[in-house]
Amino acid sequence: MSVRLRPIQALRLWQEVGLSMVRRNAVDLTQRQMVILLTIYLEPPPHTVRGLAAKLGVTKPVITRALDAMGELDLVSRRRDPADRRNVIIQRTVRGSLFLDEFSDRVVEAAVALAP
Amino acid sequence: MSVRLRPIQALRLWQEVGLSMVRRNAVDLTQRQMVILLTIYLEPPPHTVRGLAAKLGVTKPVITRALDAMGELDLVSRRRDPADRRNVIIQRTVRGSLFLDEFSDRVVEAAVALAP
DNA sequence: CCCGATCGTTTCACATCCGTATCATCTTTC
DNA sequence: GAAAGATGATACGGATGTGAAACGATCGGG
Repeated sequence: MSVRLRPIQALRLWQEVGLSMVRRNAVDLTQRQMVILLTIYLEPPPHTVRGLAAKLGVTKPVITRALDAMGELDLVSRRRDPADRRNVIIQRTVRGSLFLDEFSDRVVEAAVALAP
Repeated sequence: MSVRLRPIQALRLWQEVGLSMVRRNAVDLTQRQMVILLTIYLEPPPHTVRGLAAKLGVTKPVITRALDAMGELDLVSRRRDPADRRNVIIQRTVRGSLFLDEFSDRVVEAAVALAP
């Protein structure tokens, strides 16, 4: 079953969710950071810097800095790949999972409220 | 009829749309700018700087600068209120409408692709 | 071995955004 | 009319993101 969503509803959904994120000043991620975080949590591991850079079509420093920022917030963690120590494996954290759970709940709520 | 969307689908939707916006380097707005733009286009006019600032829970300079940036891109326009010349009325533009039309289409596409 | 290739990080100069405080302009009140 | 209030814009200092280029660490083929 596909998700039926009309253009005007899509805009309202984005506005509502964006509004709730702007108002809660808690964790404000860049759009790029958000996409990186979602990719890490939605797609099968392992995740590497170059892999994410290729997927998003950005340079590697963008990924490194985004991981720095989100690591500081404990939303992701990094460790060296023991097999090939050049690689860095990006891993999920409890806090990151919780953050995305809450975020998705907010989206679902906003979606339900679109046409009560 | 409400829009049925499960948490995991919400996350995938956000990832897909965000990904397409990161890849297309065309117009990249801040989350706040996007919310401001959506509010201008979705809610009934007139829109003022202080009204938007209050709605978003941010300071007025944030709105002024966002309008500067989006005005430069011709996504919104400003004019003085002739009735009370202290006010600035924020207006829609053709380009802004087109931009949001395309954006909403992308969201709808991504939503349909969630569960084919 | 060792030298080139790969990977993630760092450096640099630049741009943008933020909040606070202040400003110029306009309106309202007395 | 003059003073007080309201409105949007601007100046400033600090924080953060960006792209390009260079760097150090590690791997692997000859």
